[in-house]
Amino acid sequence: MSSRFPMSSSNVGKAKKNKALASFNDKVLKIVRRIPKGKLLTYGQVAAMAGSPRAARIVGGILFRLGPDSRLPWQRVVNAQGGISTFRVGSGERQTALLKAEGLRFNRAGRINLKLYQWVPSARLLKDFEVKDELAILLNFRPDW
DNA sequence: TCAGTGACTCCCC
DNA sequence: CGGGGAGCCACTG
Repeated sequence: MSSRFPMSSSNVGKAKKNKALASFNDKVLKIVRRIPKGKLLTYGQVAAMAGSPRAARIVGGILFRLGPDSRLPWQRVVNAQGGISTFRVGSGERQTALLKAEGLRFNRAGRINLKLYQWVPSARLLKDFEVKDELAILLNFRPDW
């Protein structure tokens, strides 16, 4: 059976025989990989799903180290205001273009309407990541369960 | 091992 | 609505 979280990078080498605890890093990658085209998640939401509600900055750091050519849909993670946080590291234009190509629209302030494009993970996925109902509601995740 | 670091957030003004 | 400032905390070297 093993873990629900397929290994990836950093945790591979130190995975224990049965426990197979996924690191925060691996959970983040696993979550980001699941965000559908045309949908978004904020750094904070990803952090919360991965088990640390206040580790939004860490999520940014993890995605940063993936590099702009990563296969993961890193562009689908934005800040809590629906804005792009990657301009400072030189990927802002790239991220903006990728998102527009997926059909997302930006307002005058350069922000995306999260109410409209935020991804709502399925109840099944939230269960896999052990996201408590209370937290799910707090994150605006409202699967029709 | 441990102090820095920062693709974040929230709060205040 | 925008900018400044102070927490936050997993990861890195």
